[in-house]
Amino acid sequence: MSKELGIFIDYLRKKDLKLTEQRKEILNVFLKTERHLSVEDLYNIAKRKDPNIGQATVFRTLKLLQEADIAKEVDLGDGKIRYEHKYGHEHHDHLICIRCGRFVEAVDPKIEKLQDNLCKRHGFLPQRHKMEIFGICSKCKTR
Amino acid sequence: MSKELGIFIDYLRKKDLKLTEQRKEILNVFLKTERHLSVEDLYNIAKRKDPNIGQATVFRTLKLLQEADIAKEVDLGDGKIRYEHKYGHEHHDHLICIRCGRFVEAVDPKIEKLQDNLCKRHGFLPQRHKMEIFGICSKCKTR
DNA sequence: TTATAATTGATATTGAATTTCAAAATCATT
DNA sequence: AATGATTTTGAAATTCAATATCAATTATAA
Repeated sequence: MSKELGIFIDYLRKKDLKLTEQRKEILNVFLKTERHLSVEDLYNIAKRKDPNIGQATVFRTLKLLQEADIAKEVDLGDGKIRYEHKYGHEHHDHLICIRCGRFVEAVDPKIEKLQDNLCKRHGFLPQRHKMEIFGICSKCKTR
Repeated sequence: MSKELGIFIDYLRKKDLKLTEQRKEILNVFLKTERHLSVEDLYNIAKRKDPNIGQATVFRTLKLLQEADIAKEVDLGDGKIRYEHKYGHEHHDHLICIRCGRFVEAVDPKIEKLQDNLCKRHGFLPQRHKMEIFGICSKCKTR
């Protein structure tokens, strides 16, 4: 059993929710896929395993996974919300290629530190942040 | 005549587009309002001046103002696109209060520099970026 | 003034996110 | 294993902002 499944089960228990086959399958697909998937993406993969699975369930389960800190919503402003792995992954920012759409995850501790300073200067108590850099990735540059 | 109107007129000329009363009025409302307005917000204000103005025109004009570098789209992930002044405003990031919804604009040149470095390290050619910090603003903290 | 091309606004459409609801499944308790 | 209270499911409907359509109107250059 994956660590994530354990966390999910604990979360469901705590909230008096039930562990269903669909929820297990959706978590499986989510964990198996490294790409950042939208609800529809994940739905298309999951229904190959179980044709009766519904989009609504995928939608709802991804929300649950987010609440359980297993998944994280990523909104790149293209009109679709995607989900990335959160458990076992540190906070990171995104370098997003506007040519091929791929994106790299990156962190710079110095930037994080300066962001904290910036907040302090404004008397602002930060809770979470989002940094996205759009541009051309190394592969697309050389093409 | 505001500088922005001049820029808008030039832009329209260049694209063989026409300067209409509606476009002038929408630009006026946009410039007069410091708040970040959604299409609907701006529409509600503009129609007080001219009840015949349509949402579609506001929508289209804001796109034009964006193309003319007078306005800038801001997507805070709340499902509505807002517009902020771009002409005469430097690049800045946002500190967004999750209590009251207000947000402060802030820049830190050191962060900007480090972001460039980060891109270089990844062989990434940056074009634009977005940084948003969500948290509690100074006013809400003391309440 | 006229011809041409762009613009307008009401309305329709799109598409993702979210809700609804009756039927089905879970699970703690027998 | 059966029960029953409660949750879950999936198809379909709804919502809501963004965007497209189109006939009538308007701007502008000649």
